[in-house]
Parts: sequence; C-alpha cells; structure tokens
Amino acid sequence: MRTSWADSVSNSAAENVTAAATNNGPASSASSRPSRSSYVPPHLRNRPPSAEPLAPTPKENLASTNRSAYPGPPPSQPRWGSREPARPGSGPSRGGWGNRTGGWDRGREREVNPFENDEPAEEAFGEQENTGINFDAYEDIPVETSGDNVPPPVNTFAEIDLGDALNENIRRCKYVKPTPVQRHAIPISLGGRDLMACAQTGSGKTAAFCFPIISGIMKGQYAQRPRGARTVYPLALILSPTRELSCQIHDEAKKFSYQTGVRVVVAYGGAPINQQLRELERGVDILVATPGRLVDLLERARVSLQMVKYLALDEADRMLDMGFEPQIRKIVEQMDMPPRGMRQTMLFSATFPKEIQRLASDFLSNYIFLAVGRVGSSTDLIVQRVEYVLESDKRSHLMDLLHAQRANGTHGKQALTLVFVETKKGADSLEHWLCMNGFPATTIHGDRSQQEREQALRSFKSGTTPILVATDVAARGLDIPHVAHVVNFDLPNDIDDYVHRIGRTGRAGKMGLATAFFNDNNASLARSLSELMQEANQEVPSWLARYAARSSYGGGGGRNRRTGGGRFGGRDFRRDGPSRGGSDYYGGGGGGNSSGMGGGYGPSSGYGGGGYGSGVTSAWD
DNA sequence: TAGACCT
Repeated sequence: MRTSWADSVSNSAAENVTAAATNNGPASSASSRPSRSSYVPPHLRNRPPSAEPLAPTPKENLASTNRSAYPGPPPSQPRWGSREPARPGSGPSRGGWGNRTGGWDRGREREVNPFENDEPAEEAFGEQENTGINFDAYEDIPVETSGDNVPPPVNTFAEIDLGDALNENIRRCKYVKPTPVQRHAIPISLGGRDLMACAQTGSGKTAAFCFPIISGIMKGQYAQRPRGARTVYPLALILSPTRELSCQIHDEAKKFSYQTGVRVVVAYGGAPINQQLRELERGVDILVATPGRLVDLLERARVSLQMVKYLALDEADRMLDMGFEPQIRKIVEQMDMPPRGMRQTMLFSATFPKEIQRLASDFLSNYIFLAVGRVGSSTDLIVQRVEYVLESDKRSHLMDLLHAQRANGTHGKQALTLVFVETKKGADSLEHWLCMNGFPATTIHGDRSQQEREQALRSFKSGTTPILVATDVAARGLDIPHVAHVVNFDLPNDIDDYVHRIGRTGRAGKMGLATAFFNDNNASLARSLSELMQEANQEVPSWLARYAARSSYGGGGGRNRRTGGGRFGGRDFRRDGPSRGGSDYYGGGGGGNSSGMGGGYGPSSGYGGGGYGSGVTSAWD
C-alpha cells in the first residue's frame, strides 16, 4: 500500500529492479545487459513491473526506431483525428478507463497510467484539491494580446476541437474550464501562430502549450519520419532551464497525452544517458529536455530536430539570458531544426524583459504577444515583507522567523519554508547550521547529485524536511504545493528573479508570505523592489523608500530597470515607440474591462485608445 | 557574480 509519494517511489524502484532480475526475456538479452545503476530517474519510476523495459533485441530495436512512435494507420490519412477508441462493453461512467483496446497497445508495451499516483502525500496536508488550481480565482484576470489577427479566446474546452482522447485526459485532470492563459494561448497555437506569452507558472501554462502540440501531432499528417540508424526525430521540442522543471513538464505532458498515441520522452543531465537513449529509441513525438543534455544528444546524432514542428521554451527569458543563450541558439539556429516560419514557436515566462523579447523575436515569425495577469493579485495572495538585516544577523533572524512560524503553525508542524540563498556553498552551510539548531532542513543546488536534488525535493514536499535551502535552481517554474513562506535570505540581483522566487508561494489561490533580508549589499535592488511592492500594494518600509530614492539617480539599478515601465514585462516590446498615452487596462481601478480583453481580432485590437501607459502594472499584478 | 545548463 502506498503511504506517501516518497514511499511509492522507493517501493516501485525496488520492484522494478526485482522485476528486471526475475522477468527477463531472451537469455541473451538478459545476460548482455549492462549492469544497471541503482538510480531510477523520476520519469521512469512507478512503472509496473511489466512495463520495465528490458534491453530491446536488435530486431525490436530496428522496428521501434523506424516506426518511431507510430503504430497507427498509415499516414495517408489523419492517424487519430477524432477517432473514437473502440470501447467494447465499456459503460458510460468511466468512459473506457483502463481500456487497452483503444488502438494503444498494438505491438507496444502498456502505457503506464499517469493518473494513478496522483495526489501524492496530499493527506498530510488535509487538502482535497487535485489540480492545484482554483478556477474560481481565474475569473477576473486582465489579459492583453497584440499582434496581427489575434484569434479570439475560448471560454470552454468544448469550444476547441482537441479530440476525444485529449478531452478525456482533460477530464481526468479535473480541469473544468480553461484558465485565462489557456483560453487565449490555445486558440492562438491551434491557429498555427507563433506566440510569446507572459504568464505565471501555476496558471496552467504547461497545458497551454501541451494541448495544441498534442492535438496538432494527433491531427497532423506528417510524412514518415526518416529512418536514421539510431537517430530519432521528435515532432515537438520543449526546453526548460532546469532538470526538475523538465521532469515536471514531462509528468504533466504524459497525463495530457495518455492514450493518445503521442509519446513524450524527457532528457536531462545528471541521470544515466543510456536509459534516456532507450526511451528515445522506443519512439518520441514530444521531447522535453534541458539544453545541455539535448546538445549532447544532437552531437551524438541520436536526436535530429529536422522534423520539429513545434518548439516551446518554458521560462523563455531565462533560456535567452546570458548563460543559456548560446546553447539555445545552437539548438534552434545551428543544428537541423526547421527555421522560424517552418515550425511553430511558443515562448512562455512569467517575466519578459524587453531586451530578452528582442532576442526572442529572432526565433519567432509574425508572433502574437500575450500577457495574462496573475491569479488573484500579489496583494491578495502574497504578503511581501522586507526587513533590514545585516549579513552577520541573517542566521539568527531566520531562526526567529522559523521559531515564530512553528509556534503559529498548525499541529505544531513546521510550515514549508523555502529559503533562497545566493551561492551553492552558502546553501550547504545554512542547511548544516539549521540542522544543527534543530530545524530539519535540506538543500537543492547544482553541486548536488541529481539523486540528492530529487531526494531533497521529495523530502521537502512531504514535510519530512519542511525547510528547503535553495539556489535559483528552484526559483522558476517548480510547482511545490503548500509552500507557506519564501525567505529571500540573500536577495537576488535581478528583480525578475525575485518575482519568480516569491512565486513559489501563494500558489493556486492560497495565501503566501515572502520575507526578504535586505542590507547595503542589495542597494542596487532597492528601487525596483520598492516599485514592485508599491505596485502590488505592499507596505514599503520608509527606509527602503530612502534607499530607492538614493539609487534613483544612479542609473535606476541597471539591469533591474530593464523591464521598463511595465514591471513584469507584461507588455509587447514591439509596442514601445514614441510615447504612448492613454489609459491602461490594468490600472484605472475600474476592473470592468478585465475579462474580455484580447477578444478583438484586428491588428492592435485590445489596445483601446492608447495602449499601455508607462507605469502600467503588469501581467503579473 | 553566481547560478543554471551535456560528460
């Protein structure tokens, strides 16, 4: 019996090893298998023993390579279309749930039901929700679109023809209706348009780019993919900046593509490449990857991008920031990926600095810009506090916070607290100190092994170590439910990173608290932080306002000012030109405009009389 | 700058 996610993971990992030892196929393949690492990557865990791949025979290998992921009818007609899976004898209630005859297992291994391990460890928190999304909170969110001929948004999934299989998965995910980013982004993507979308993670953006991709692959009449020796040819590529985020996207994409015949594979570093190669050889339609491992696979010619029809960059502004940009350019521009215009490109992030938008436009063709407001508002969901704390006082100050929190916590349990620090060494050091002082903590950063990173995340999510000390590796995209408190022990240098960090709490309609330790070392952040807090109706300490005023003549904080007037980049840089006056959509206090935005079709529709004024609050507000 | 990103 499953007691927790962590248990089920370790149990099934053990089962898999056992199964591999006892359930061998041909003796030859068993004896020739390389000794397997005890490390089972997350995307391969929780498989029933029967699904554990034994090394394919050379014949199988050839077959799987050639057919790639397609067992279906010949590509002369739409392979899936709206084909209703055969459901002999299935009742109306669960609609063929668990049915294996729906065209799925012809010559293939069973597809693991990605829904059966849902709701991991939720009981520990006494929560009921499954999706983590409070849809009622999504009603009144400002949305902006710009670009030529923006397709109108939809209000229900039923309005979009995503196909039966995908609709069934939407139902299984308990998605009742599309979130704002989905309402707008899905029609845009289904319309074949490139997209740059500003939307907070947790607002349903993974589904927003996955649904059109899966639907497109199902309906597409793609020519037979080339038969390279051991090269695979994915139709879609989804890139993200961290391994954990790629795993998370992969997990979600597996749910969305369940029983659609669309195969999703993830590739990332720090895990044995052989297992990933085997997964790829079994066929891949959608490849989710981190850049480094993908470059490796491309250079080994194990993956070719020449059939890519869909490219999605998650946390796109990070992906195009200095450290990543060369790798991304290599992947997108210097390998064999079809050029923009020949593929469909979707960029998503919660923040989109103007200069990054400019870089990103290299990858896009006549794109639509979409900015979606955050669920609720920062004011409602995240209380931001800034405290002046000298470097030498930070630890004891953190201790005070944690003590107070424990005292106030329910059942005397420590609420989940995510502590961001600047360096990997600093993370280890703080973790050690916390543990020594009676606070169960763990840490996640790039110097830890992948196993350690994943273990840390599990241990944090389950509440075993309710304090997680992290570098920015955990700042973006990770959906960790129940984080009550984000502490910026060391503030980042970039206000956008601050935005992403505090976005780890207050998720899914829940309240969150974000506390920052500020001192003279952070002076360059003072102005943007102060402005951000003001825009979010947070109380700005007078001392911080003084810091902000002082730094204002010093160039405005350099990089921190890059987002210009729209604090979170919720504005299309193409609209920046000679000053634009007029009213803006987000301010104005009326709110009457809030939900119908972007409903227009024509160029520049949705801009009303004047587009965004400066000082407009953003998509994130 | 350190942080992320193949070995």
